[in-house]
Order: sequence, then C-alpha cells, then structure tokens
Amino acid sequence: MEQEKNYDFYSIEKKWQNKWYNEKTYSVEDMPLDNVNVNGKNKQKFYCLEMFPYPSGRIHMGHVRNYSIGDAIARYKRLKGYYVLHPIGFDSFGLPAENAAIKNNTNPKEWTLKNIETMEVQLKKLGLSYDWDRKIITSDSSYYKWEQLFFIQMYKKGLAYKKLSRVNWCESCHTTLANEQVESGKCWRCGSEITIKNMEQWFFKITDYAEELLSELDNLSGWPDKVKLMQKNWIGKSEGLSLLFKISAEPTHLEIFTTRPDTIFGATYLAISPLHPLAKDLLKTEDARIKTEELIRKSLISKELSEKEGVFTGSYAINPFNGQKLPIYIANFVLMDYGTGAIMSVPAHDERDFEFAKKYNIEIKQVIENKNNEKASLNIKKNEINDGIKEDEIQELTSPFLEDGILINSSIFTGLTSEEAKKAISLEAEKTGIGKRVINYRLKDWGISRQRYWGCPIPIVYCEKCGAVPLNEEDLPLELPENVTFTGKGESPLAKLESFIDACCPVCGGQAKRETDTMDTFVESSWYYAKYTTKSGLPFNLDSNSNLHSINNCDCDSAVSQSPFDKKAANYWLPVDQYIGGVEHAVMHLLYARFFIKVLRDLGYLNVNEPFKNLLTQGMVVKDGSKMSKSKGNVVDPDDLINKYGSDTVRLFSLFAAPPEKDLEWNNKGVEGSYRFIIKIYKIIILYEHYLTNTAIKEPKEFNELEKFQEIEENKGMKELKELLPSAILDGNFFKEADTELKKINNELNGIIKKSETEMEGRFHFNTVISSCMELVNKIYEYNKNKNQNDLNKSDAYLLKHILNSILIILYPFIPHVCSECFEILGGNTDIEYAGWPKIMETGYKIDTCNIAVQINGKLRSQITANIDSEQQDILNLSLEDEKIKKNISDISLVKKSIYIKNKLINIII
RNA sequence: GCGAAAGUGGCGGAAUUGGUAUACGCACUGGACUUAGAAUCCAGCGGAGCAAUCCAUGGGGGUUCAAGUCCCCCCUUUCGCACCA
Repeated sequence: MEQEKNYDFYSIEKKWQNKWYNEKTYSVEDMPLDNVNVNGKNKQKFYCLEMFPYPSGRIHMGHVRNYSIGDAIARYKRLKGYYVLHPIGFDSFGLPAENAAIKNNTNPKEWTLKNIETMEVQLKKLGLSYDWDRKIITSDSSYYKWEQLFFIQMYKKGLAYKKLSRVNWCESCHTTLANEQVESGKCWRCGSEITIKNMEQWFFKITDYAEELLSELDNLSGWPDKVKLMQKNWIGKSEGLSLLFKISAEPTHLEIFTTRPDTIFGATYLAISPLHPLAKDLLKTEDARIKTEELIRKSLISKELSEKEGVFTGSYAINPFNGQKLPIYIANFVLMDYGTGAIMSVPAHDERDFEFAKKYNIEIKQVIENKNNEKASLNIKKNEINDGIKEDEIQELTSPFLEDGILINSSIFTGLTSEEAKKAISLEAEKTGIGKRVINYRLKDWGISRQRYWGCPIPIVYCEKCGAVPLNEEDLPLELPENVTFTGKGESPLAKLESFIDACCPVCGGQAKRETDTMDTFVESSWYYAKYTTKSGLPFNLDSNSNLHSINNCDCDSAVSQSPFDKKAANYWLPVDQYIGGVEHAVMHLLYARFFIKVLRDLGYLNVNEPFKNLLTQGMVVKDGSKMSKSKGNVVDPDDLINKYGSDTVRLFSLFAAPPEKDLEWNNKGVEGSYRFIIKIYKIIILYEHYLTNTAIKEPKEFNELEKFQEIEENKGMKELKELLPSAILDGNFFKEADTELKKINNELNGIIKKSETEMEGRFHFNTVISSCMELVNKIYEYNKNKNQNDLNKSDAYLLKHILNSILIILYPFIPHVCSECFEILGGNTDIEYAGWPKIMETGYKIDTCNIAVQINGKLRSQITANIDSEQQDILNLSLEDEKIKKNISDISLVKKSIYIKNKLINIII
C-alpha cells in the first residue's frame, strides 16, 4: 500500500528557506543590471519596507503581523514582475539595552548583538523574503558614523544648533524628550510624568521645513488620511497678526499674536505668560509680585495646569485701534513658547479669554454677531437687576461667540464680515507700522540630546578658546566607548568617562571637552531606508578601493564627497513604494523621516522629496481585548506556534483574522483553522499529484510555445527559465473538451484572480483574498467527491492543473513554503516565484442562466432562475408564474411598475 | 472640550459602485468512524414561530422602487490633540 504523504511543515519550510537563503533568491542589485531591462523596457522597481525592529530580545506577534503583511506585498509584486527591494535591519540604539545593562550588569553592545542574533534566526524561520545582504545595525559605527557626518553638515548649515531651553524631562528614563515624545504629559516610552527642566540642548531645525512638511502632505495620496491629519495638526500652522500695544505711561511696547484681528475692538485685557521677559517689569504692587512668583514657579515645573490663574500687573496697555486702556494680566494659560508669549484677550469671542474674564470680573465686549443679526443665537440673557440701562451694557454673554460673523461696535470696520475685517485691520496695522501679518507653527524644533549612553555620540567638542566645535569629518566615526560602568543612578556613564571627555580642539588643538549627550534614537530611523538602497557600505574616504559606487560618477550638483549610499541607487529606489508599520509612529518617526530626507536632499545626498510613497498602518495584535503584555500575562510567543504549526500557519492566521489596519484579536483556535486549511491544500495536491503529473497527459508542445513568448519577456533577468510552467495559458482551446463542472470552477477562479489583484494593489484586505481561496478549495473537494479521477480526460487535467496552480500562486504571498512545495509537486518547471501572476483564462464556457431575486415592494419574496441577460418583461412574466409570487399577486393588472436590475433582481411594485 | 474613525450572529469578520445582509473562519449542536478518545468526514447553526410569516446591521428620523451602505439627530467605543490665542 502506498504510504500517504503527510503535511510535514518542518521539512517543507526548512527546505525552501535553505534554498532561498543559500541561493540569495531575494537579493537585488543597487542598480538594475542590464538583464533587468528587456528590449529597452524597464522592469519596474518596487521598494517594500516594514519598520525595522528594536532588538529587544525576541520577536513578538506585532512583528509577525507587520512582516507577514510586508512579505505578502513583496512576494506579490515579484509575481507581478517587479524588481523588488525588500530589506531588513535593526534599530539597535536605545534605552532597553542600557536598562538591561544596569539591571543585569551586562554590556549593552553584547546584549544587543545577542538579541539581534536571536531575532534574525526567528525572522528567517518565518521565511520572509528579505535581502539579508543589506542588513543594518544602527548601533554599529559603520552606520552611525554617517549620522555624525550629517550632524556636522547640519551644524554648519545652522540646521543643528544648541540652546538653553525648557525641555521635557523624564525622571524615570533620566533623559530629556522631544515634544513629539510626550503623550498627554507622559513619557512615550515608560509613561512617567514629564517635568520641565532648563537645559542646554541640541536641536534639529525641523521648523525650517514646517511649511514643506505641511504642504507636501497634500501630495501623499497613498497615506491614510488619519495620519496626514495628525501630522497637519501637529505642525499646527496658523496665520495671524502680530501687533504692538504701547504700555501706558512707559516707553515700552508689548507684542502680541492673534489669529482674530477682526475682534480687536472687543479686546478688554492683555495676558502675558508668567515666563514672559517683561512680566516682572510690569508689576506694580508687592502683592502682584508674590502671586507672579508663584505662577512662575508652577510654570517652570510642569506644562499641565488644572485651572486658569492670573494676576493683574497694575500696568495698562493702549489698544492702538481705539485708544482704550487695557489692563495687563499675567496668566498661566498663556504659553511662552508659542507666538510672542502675549495675547490680546477678547472674552466675547474666545473660550479661554472668556473663562478667565469671568473668573476675574473683566469686561466682556461683543464685537461680532451672527451673520443673520440674530442676537438670540449669541446666548445673551437679560440682566434683570439692571433694568433701564443701555441694552448693550445689560446684556451678558453666557458663552462666547466663536464663529466668524459680522462686525459690530468696531468703528469704521463695523459691518464688515470677519473675513474682510481680518484683512482690513491687518493692512491698517501694517500701514501704520504697529503690526505685521505672521505665520506661526505649533511644531517646535526637534530636541535630539539625550543624557544616555547607548546612542550615537554627538560629534562636538567644547574648546575653552573656540567654543563648540564640530569634529573634522575625516576623524569620524567618533566611537562610543565600551569600557564604561553603569551605576544606575544619575547621569550617563559618558559624562564621567574622562578618557572620552578629554579631547583636542579640531580648530586650535587646545584642550577641549567632548559633548557627552547622545542623539535621540529616532535619528537613526530617520534615514535607514536610504542606507538600504546601497548594498555594501561605501568607503569612508573616496580615495580608497571601491569605485563601483563612487558618488562622483553621478551628476552631482553638490559638494557631497562621501556618502553612506550611492546617490544613483537612492534616487532609483526611493521613495519607498510601500511602507508598513504601527500607527503609533504617525507623528514621531514618520515626521522625522520626512524631515530628514529633505535635509539629505538639501545637503546633496539624493534628489527625493518624500521617503514613503504609500503607507499602511497596521493595527495592534490583542488578546482578550487588550494589548499583549507580560504584565497582563496574555503574551503568545510566535516561536511556540511556529514549532507547533509551522510559520505558514502563523502567517496565514495573522493575515486572515482581520484586515491589516484593524486590531487583530489573537485566537489560538483560529490558528488551528488556518492550519487545517493549509493541510487541506496540501492534501488536494497530493490527491491529484499522480494523476496530474502522469506523463501520458503532459502538455502538448504548442502549449509551451504559446507562453514562451510572453513569459520570457516578463521574467528574463530574474532568473533563467529552464522551461515554462503550465499555469498561464492564453488560449482556452485546450479546455474545450473539459468537464462543465471544472469550467464553472474556472469561471469562479477568474473572479478570484481579478478580485485578488485589486486587493493586493492597495486595499490589502488579505482576509478576503484568503477566504475566496478557501471557498474555491472547498469547491474542488466537492468536485473530487463527485467525480472519479478515472473519468477525467486530458482537457480536464489541463484545466484542473491550471486551477490548482493558480490558487497556489494566489496564496503564495501568504504561505510561500507550502505553495512552493505544492507547485513543485505538481511538476512546476520553475520555482513558483517565477511563475508570474495567474492569467484569466476563458474556456469558452458561459453560464447561461442566473438567479434573480424577486422583490415585492422592496421585500424579498422569491428567487427565480432565468436566462442570462433577459429583458425586463420576460423576467416580470416569469416572476408572476412563480408560486410564491402568485400568492401575493394574482393578476398582472395589479402591478403598478417594476424595477429591474439585469441578472440580479426585480422589484415589483403593487 | 475639539478633531477623526468605528458600531453587523456566541466570536473574528464578509457585503469595494445603494440592489438577494450574515461569505470565509472559529465556537457550538447532532450524526458517521472508534473499545474509547484525538483527528477526520457528513449535517445544522441570527432571533421568534408548528407553519405561513414576522423581526434583525448601536438608537431615532429622513431620502429612495430599494439603505449595513446616502442625509440629519442621538448613544457608545477607540484613537489623536488638549489651553497653540
């Protein structure tokens, strides 16, 4: 008795992984070689990238999902004939390594490299189609030296600078953080409360690019609106007027910023930040002085505030438009680091000003009213006590009117719309020299100093004579010293390491001290996608060996003399065609990376404006309703599942259980379902193996000839094709004699090919692609049950083989190992990756009847079978003969009208 | 508070353009095989009802011959921002 072949995922996966990695199946060249161009026709490039992992120890389900999605896209694009760059690396600087070092007395570098080794094995076990030759380890000086080079060049252009500033401090991580890294007043990494510190910090001048970062969002049509909106809000552009108010009885002026110049006549006080440089000068009483000190103290500790508080300075300012004397308040809700740190307060038309005015009994003066002059809509109520006084004065607003409207009580501007008045009043202010129109951004410069060890050293020394001086480019890299000790308290070990701190000034040669802060680890991830475009590192100095990638060979329009990547290669591969990662990086990483590529562009390294053309933000993997975490005890280790079911199963489930943008609820029983499906595929292939590979039914000669033409054109350059596979057949003549049932299945396959293609091209709802494949496999089982193999003829064999091969190819991006194996079992003459996407094949068989839903007054009453493409009248007549319909409609004369959707439904109105 | 997205069986989710709601999978129930179990296979599976039918896509209105899908109001959940003048 013939022994039945069982699905042995372990051997199958090992076999194909060995082949892929030994043969470097997924390696590509930096620039396409000649054989990638066929007859002058360029094979199109496709750069598929997933956010690279931090080597924290082991792969988790979030990684599995992320990389399964990316791999599905990469493999699909290869099938479609693209030249695909699909790299991977490790974002290996960061706090966990250092924390582990403190906790377990290990060395961060060793710890990191060990983790990378582990994770690399895990990733390879997943069978991901990476070009491993391009692996990046960002904590290696061969990577970060370039970052130091960029820093120096940015410093020289004023894009990197140091200033004393109020920065976010996380006591638990013992370092400062950028604004983007503070989430609702808490540290993005550890969740501790953030306090404010005044420190000298290095910044990248991202604000120089604020306008471009904002306007380019409009061109990112391949990004989710949600992410674009988050970035837009984060950049927070606002246009307004900066206006000078003279301080009464003093020679000084106070500059304020407003976006509502149209409300200038409604200003009833000015408010300035407690941290405003003029704050103390304006104070007139001892009492105010004491209260102000308290406000300042609080503002220095934290940005959070529970309640609006303020104090009247005793000083007044003059409204330049009407000469009105306005009290100046110091108010805790006015931010020093936005606009000018001072505002004109219009309580009638601003919520915050209103709240403050209520609290301190300041006048509220309405100057805008609803376009329809409907006062009622302004939430005004009569003050019953003050009966008899002028109407305007006895009215009291219960809430501010925030919208645009028509100006009232505004001198010559009365009657204008808000929009007109904004312009007119701004122009007037500019004419008289007391104001100018300005644009403000909420975005702040990116603070990149970190008071930690395990990061890229900032290549700066402080010379007693020359001040802050960047290192000479040829002295890079500035290596991170390894002989450090971790105390777990206080400052970074670098700050105490004299052998590191003591340096020579690159300018005067005198004594100097090194900067001991390291860079934010988001700097490494801001340009790694560009590094990947060049396979091997370029020589640091141009005069050394390799000239293959010489930057001077290209049309350099800059003074770039050395680069981590070949400009040509970067320009060829970038932007990344599909980027995939977690939505948690919507603002931080994705904004920094966009900024950085613009800087690299302006420094002359490449000619690309945006790093990521299309972005897919995948949801979290959750279990029992919450994110997997050790503390919740709901972590599922991918390795355990891979050992139990194989990686195809794990990949399949993570793609099948939910569309990628949604959160994925992990379900171990569901994993078994995926496993069962894979076995089902394998078994059906084995079932037909003997029959389909029988020499007696080998394809006729012309079968191959027919394809050769097309296939060669598409695949040459990928790999030499020994022979051509029988999956893509252009002419249905071969199947004329085939079984009708098979033809029906083929018709369904054609629908699936089409549908899968649209899903794989942008919506990425792999779950629906997989489910239609499941349906088709079920149908084939059904067919097998009803049809004895001995009754099948040659035509049936060809068609069946086409159907099975096509399903294997469609599923290959998700479960590559088993599909490769099955494809081989069915006698594929090449590996499945070179098979090409299945072609729609007409067998000449057309279904001539269809099912038509019959509705009466919009309610489904019956279903009939009718000839395809029947006319309305015929369908109506046919419907009226139906038993169920007869019950409701006895006579055709009752029918008022009917609506007919061809081949779908008829709605009879009675 | 502001902004965005979402709400469909017991569960994950289908229904891409308004046209037969609940595909596919999980769980569950019954049956076959088995000494028994596991695995597998077969059948059933939104709710009510003997049935004909009726009711169901968070709730309420509306547009339409026809609404999960479009419009308005409300509720809930998730995410982002939170004094940015």
